[in-house]
Amino acid sequence: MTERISDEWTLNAPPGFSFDHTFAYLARSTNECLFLTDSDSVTRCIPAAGAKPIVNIRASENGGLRINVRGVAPSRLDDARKEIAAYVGDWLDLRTDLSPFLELASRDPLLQTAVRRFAGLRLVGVPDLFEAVAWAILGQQINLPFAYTLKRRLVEAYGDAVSDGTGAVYRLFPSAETIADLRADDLASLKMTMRKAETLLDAARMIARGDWTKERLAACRDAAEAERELASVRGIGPWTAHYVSMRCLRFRDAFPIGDVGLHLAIQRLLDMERKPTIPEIRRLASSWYGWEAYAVFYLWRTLY
DNA sequence: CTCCAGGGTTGGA
DNA sequence: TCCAACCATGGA
Repeated sequence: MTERISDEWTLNAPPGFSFDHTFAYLARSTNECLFLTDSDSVTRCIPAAGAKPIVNIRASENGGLRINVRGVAPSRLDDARKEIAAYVGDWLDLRTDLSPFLELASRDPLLQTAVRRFAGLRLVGVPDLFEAVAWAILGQQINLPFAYTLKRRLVEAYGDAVSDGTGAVYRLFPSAETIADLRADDLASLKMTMRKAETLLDAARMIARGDWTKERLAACRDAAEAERELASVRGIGPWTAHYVSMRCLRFRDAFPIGDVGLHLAIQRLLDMERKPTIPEIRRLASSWYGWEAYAVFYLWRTLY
């Protein structure tokens, strides 16, 4: 039995980073199954250094993040720290310089309220490609609570469980390889539509075969190019592709313009009788150029 | 029963 | 390229 210890260190956060607002986004659903939020911290399993450590993240006094890791062999602590820091940096988008966005948002009638109200919020990502693709597919055309329920069923049925030794269990999103070996009926029995099941299966197979990798997709010129690649699977359209570009590939110009949540947010902020049309949204978004993903994320936040 | 939800595909202008 | 019709299903 290898000795396991608890390790703790501070991860720097960018200027203006708000743990509270970013944390509030993480805590938005009580049905989240991949991480646990308590009053002031978030905990999840983050595979690193060949192990499956449990990582707790809370605010540190200096504005950074206090990272506590359990379940790594002492000899591999350095590797684990590096990998976990990279994961958290990607997850909470700690490396993007937001000043251009904040500058344009401060002059934008739709965004200025949101960036003031949620100052320091980062675009929380979904670092794992398959998880991001699957979450986007699950979320198509259904309400968010039900999407969380479907995700939970999928994770509980096919994802690995990791115990922290005190009774708490943390789960990992199932791998593309695991899902790729299923039949559409297996997924449909979780109460998603057969079409959703087939799309999820096809996407899992693309990733399991190595036809899609995060590296290669992220190397696309922009979200439009990634969209052409992702939309080659039946059931993945513009919304899903841009959602993946936004949450995982980190294209700042990702723009799920057909999103009903975005439409509702705009309708409310402008106090409109009806939802805005696509051309109207294009006009409103003309000044967001290059920062559409952040604009959408902040507008989504105004809904809750 | 009706309507909506963090859409997608198809077929036709 | 753009649009309408159709699809499909849990939950309010």
